[in-house]
Amino acid sequence: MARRQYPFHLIEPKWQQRWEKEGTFRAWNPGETIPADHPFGVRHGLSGKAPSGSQLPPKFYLLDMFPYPSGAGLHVGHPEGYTATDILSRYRRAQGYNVLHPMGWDAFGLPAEQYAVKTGQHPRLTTEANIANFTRQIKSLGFSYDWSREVATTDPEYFRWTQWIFLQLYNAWFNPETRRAEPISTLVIPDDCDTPARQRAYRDDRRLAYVSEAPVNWCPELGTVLANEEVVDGRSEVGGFPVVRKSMRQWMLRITAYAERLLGDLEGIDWSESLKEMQRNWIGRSEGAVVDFAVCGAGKRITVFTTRPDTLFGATYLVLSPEHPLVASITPPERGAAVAEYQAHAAGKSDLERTELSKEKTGVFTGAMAINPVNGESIPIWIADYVLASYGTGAIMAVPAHDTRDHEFAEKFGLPVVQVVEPPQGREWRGYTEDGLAVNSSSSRVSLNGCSTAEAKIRIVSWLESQGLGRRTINYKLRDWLFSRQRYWGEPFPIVWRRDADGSLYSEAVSDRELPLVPPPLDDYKPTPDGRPPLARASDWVTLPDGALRETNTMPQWAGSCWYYLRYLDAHHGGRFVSEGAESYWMRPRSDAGGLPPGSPGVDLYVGGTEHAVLHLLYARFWHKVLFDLGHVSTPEPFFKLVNQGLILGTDGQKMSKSRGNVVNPDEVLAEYGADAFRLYEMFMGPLQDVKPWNTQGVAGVYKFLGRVWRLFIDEASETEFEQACAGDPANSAGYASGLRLASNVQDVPADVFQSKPLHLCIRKVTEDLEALRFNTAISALMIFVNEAIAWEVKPVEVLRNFLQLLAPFAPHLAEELWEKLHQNHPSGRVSLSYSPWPTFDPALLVEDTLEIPVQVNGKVRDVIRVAATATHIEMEGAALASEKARPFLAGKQVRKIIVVPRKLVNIVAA
RNA sequence: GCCGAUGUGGCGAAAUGGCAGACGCAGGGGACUUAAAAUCCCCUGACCGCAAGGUCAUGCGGGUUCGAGUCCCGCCAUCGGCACCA
Repeated sequence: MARRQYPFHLIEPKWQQRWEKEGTFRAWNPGETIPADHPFGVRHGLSGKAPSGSQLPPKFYLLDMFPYPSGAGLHVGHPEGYTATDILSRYRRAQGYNVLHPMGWDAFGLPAEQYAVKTGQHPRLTTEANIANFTRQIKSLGFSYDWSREVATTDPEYFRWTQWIFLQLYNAWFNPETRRAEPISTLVIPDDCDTPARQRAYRDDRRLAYVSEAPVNWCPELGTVLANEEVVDGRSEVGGFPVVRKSMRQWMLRITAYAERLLGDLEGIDWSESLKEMQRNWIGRSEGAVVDFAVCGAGKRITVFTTRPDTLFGATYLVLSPEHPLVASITPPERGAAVAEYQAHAAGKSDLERTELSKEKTGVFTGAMAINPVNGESIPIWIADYVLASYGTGAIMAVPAHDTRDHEFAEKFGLPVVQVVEPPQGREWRGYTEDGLAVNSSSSRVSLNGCSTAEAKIRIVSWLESQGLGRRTINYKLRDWLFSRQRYWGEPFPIVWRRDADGSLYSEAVSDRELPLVPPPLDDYKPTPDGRPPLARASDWVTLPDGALRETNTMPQWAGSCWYYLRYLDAHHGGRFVSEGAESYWMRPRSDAGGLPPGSPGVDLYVGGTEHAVLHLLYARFWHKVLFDLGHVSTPEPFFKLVNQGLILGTDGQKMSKSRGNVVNPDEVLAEYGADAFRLYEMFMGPLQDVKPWNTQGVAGVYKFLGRVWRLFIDEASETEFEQACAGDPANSAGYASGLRLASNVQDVPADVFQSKPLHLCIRKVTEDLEALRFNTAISALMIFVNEAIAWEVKPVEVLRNFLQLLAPFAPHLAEELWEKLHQNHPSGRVSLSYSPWPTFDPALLVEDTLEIPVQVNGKVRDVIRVAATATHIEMEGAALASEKARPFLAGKQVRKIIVVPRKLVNIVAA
């Protein structure tokens, strides 16, 4: 280990303990009494008071994606985002905001459960141990979290409200008229639902949380179903186990009702365009039409969805998905065996096989024919697994001339291909899928010939509508959210099942008063042998005295993370998930921000990894909108600004992983360089959003910078004495530290212009860069200042004070320590650095009298001249033409033009 | 295949259309030291040249402009997402 640049091993624990003891980073809710000596109260004149929301300074809410506390502990990727938000939190506090900066644990999850299955140890114990380790690691980095607001999704006092929100969904429906969720009591039940059972069924069919018997992704290895989003290439996202289709009764959340709002509201929030695009693609809105085809002789109709109704004349066959409900009834007996065989074949394929075998199309003819409504022609009806049951109507009209998939299928099975779109000159019509002019699209009923694609779409849809054969419609790729899991370590559903007089099963919400509903203790955490979830093992718990049975599924891990940012606002409220006062103060922007910009609606800045670009962020937005509709929160969107930090790669430029052996453990970096150097390096590596490789020598570089900062302040002789004393008696190091003195050239004298100018340049650069999240260049500005200041004969206290304020967000421990030393001789007493006002720069100091101006000849720099900042156009031109160095390049040429950019450059164009 | 991002020294990177490479790492030289470490100072894109200086250079090829890393068009590569969604 190299020689220590400065005693960070003493400084860092000292300040972490002091911050914790003094509650320095407690954020105050409206109505809370602020203790007399708290620095926030001192700064804002609120000591000992209990200010209302409007008496408090404006809020700023900086949120990190809370981690899953895994057994492996923190890796260097976690603190990247945490450091960024911490720097901004400290900066905003200095500016005068009331900053909310909390941390917690996304603590339900499979690893603890799998460990329980193996060892019998309750997942809670595993989870608690992991949380303790994560807490230790995160605290060692000196983040200014308000730990009094810590939450864990596994805490019954937390998940009682997760269960409560589920009941809000269960007890609500989506009113298509108002386009918002409303209490289920507002649902008008039609008269023909004339029995209680029918009325119940009508309501249950419209709840935002409902039960559905549907094909799901079953993972035998994990013993649970998975959401579509959790299945990657036919395997489970967690563990990579095969997933098969299986029809099961499952809880679903009606997120599709919100598709349009989830899409439209992306407009108003400050997320990166690429992230918004990922959400848009996931929602997958597409405009088109549904068209009815009559089945020959059967009196039945098949409805297809198409985005190209203009190509209806080219529809030469229909394809149903193998699972389509009409398949059995339209298939004539002689084709029954072949069709059934194909259906079985398709059903037997796992998702993995479906994906892998997708290169070659398969299908069979059902033997049935349909009528193309535009020209009365009979066309065959096929089934094929390239048509998905779960999208659109599960049936398509095939237009092989103008759809790649249909074309492939028609080629293979020798089906007719009819051109109906004329491409631009020189393009082949076969397989042409873009817009063109309609051709061969005319019958006694309707004609589209000569129309552009856009026009033809409009015309055919209005014809279909007039004939009652179809209508314009919009489809989404987004599916309803499969919300139940067959696991132990998750939130139990607050639902019981009863039978009515007819013996049919129905669900009923558990009363709010019974929450939290805590999972029962088990001896064995495996699913039951017959495949029921682990909770089914607890028969005493499952069966209620009145014979009702508890739901034994649990909620997915996403549930807890859908609303944790709301619980932070009021983490210990016993009567509500968040009090109205706290919600309103922290989520609403302020009009009367007292000179500060007002902040933004919802979370002001949310930082986390791209891996949550669709799942967590879409689910959380959905829940938030439901809570908004039901009047529980005051903003339609939860996260106003969102930034994805880039991945940190190993030193080999590869993704860090245990198997590659390139994982960097923060504990080791901290032991050698300290938390401040670690934080600084995480930010100095490059732009926050970029992917970048770790380089241990880079840490050494910023560490050296902190050493220079230390030597800028501290007397060398006292440093040498301190080191010698420590070497002789390491146990008393902390005691010797009081002997460290400020350097004698740190003096309370006015700064000269050569000192105040670099300082103010630094203030401007750091301030602007922090606003724009450019941490790397802000740090470089600090380095430039220190490189200059270290050479000064005399160092004015006022300049150093300002510098420490700029440094504090990045390297808070060192800054606090030096700040304390700087103030120990000042009778005004110690002022808390954490709440000292952010310095402002004086533009007057930054005005230059003369400027260096490059002189170009034909765009190449030939000289640099010095001109007065106020130089006129003519003066600059003259000075440039007078340049000795530029002259040779003008020899024998005629000056055609002179470009003068004031304060920037002169370019002489000559030929 | 589709969508998105990125491409600049040996490395991490910086640059409102106006001196490309700030800041840092690594490397080289020097000071201090008995010596080393630490620290401090200087050099460090490539090529040509003794030097002064010059030429080339921001993935590749074009274009716009007095001037392009930056804007436009067409490619290539890497990374991320989606992928039979009709």
